[in-house]
Amino acid sequence: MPRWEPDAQLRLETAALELFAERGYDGTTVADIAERAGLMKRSFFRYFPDKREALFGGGTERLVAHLRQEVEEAPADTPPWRVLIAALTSSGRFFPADRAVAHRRQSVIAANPELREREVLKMATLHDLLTSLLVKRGIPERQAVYLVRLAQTVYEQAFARWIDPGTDRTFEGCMVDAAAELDRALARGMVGARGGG
Amino acid sequence: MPRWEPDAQLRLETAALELFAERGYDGTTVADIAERAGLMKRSFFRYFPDKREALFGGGTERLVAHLRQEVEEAPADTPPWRVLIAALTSSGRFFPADRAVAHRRQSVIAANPELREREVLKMATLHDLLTSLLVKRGIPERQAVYLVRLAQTVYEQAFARWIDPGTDRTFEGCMVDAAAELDRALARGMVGARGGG
DNA sequence: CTCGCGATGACACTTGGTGTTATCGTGGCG
DNA sequence: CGCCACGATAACACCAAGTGTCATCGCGAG
Repeated sequence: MPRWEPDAQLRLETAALELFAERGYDGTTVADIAERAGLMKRSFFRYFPDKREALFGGGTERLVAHLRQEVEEAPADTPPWRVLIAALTSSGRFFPADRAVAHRRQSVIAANPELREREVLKMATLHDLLTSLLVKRGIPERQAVYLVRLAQTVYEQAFARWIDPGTDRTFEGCMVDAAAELDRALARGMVGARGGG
Repeated sequence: MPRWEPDAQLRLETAALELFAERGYDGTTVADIAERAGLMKRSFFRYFPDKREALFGGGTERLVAHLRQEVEEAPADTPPWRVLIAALTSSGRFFPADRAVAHRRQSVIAANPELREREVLKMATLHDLLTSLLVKRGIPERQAVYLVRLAQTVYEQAFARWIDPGTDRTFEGCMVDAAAELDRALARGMVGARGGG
């Protein structure tokens, strides 16, 4: 339908990732990204609200929708921790098929505070969403906050290991590992008033 | 020594908080803040690296220094969880003497995504700091990550309750409460493979 | 063939943020 | 008392992010 080249958004995303990796985030202007994608600077902002968002794409919206659906459709008698881990594990389907791409993306994010800022904001937004969904399921908010934070940390740990070029595990496997490690740490009594080690 | 009015940084901070509360963050320009503080726009950036930072001031640096010192100077045989909770509890001394000021500040932050973005980035930075400090104490990183995340959540919960105008507890008391609630939730087996509730 | 519509180009503008230079005032020194 | 060095500020120019607006292009519908 577009009388110009199609897939403008995808072209902008790949151009942004390439340029950020080549010249760094600060060394890349929006005009540069648009030019490599064959567009004008003004058109960039028709696809993304700001420069950072070119690296995160529309993936966040789909992830949010997926998590909401998973948590809402889980049987009412399923314990909240299981619901969270299951929802986060199945969200691995939204990751890029190529692990290397995800790894490059994380490298770029790690190299720039502005991008990291955006990433942690998205994690915080996810936290708020999951907490409110648990509250809707009848979990007291003060418990929900701790559950979500721990589940999110398991998720982050699993993602970090899945990204690692040295390993070759599936994301599901990484989730299982990370959750098991948390189990062992808690069973050892690392946390709590007794504060054991 | 300054031939102009002294305390320029403090004047900028109060002007920023006032204006953000009055007109909102987006409705306030750096020139507005500088003008209310009796300075030029250019001088604002001699005290703060960007517009957001006017709301966070230099408090972060002192908090970081305090946490580092507390964790490093804790006896080697103190369990890590106790070290974290003690360090975070004692950091309440850096909060504004007036709870109302802290409450107003949080309201402004909550009202604007850009400010929330900065706040969560600062929390993430603190997370990295505490994790590396625990690792230096010999805690395996994979355990340290979970410990720090939980301690930080306790800290956030305590802060939220201390801010609440309806209550009149000390921050130390709020920390004790929040930590006790986490204890109870974990004791109930809310987290883990059995996923009890 | 023409008209409407969605997407783009082109342009002007505001604001955040930076580099640079001139200026002011304070304190030190002869 | 007058001169000088120094730190902090004003003033100005400038770049890049982001927004509003309008003209334009090309496709599909009628």
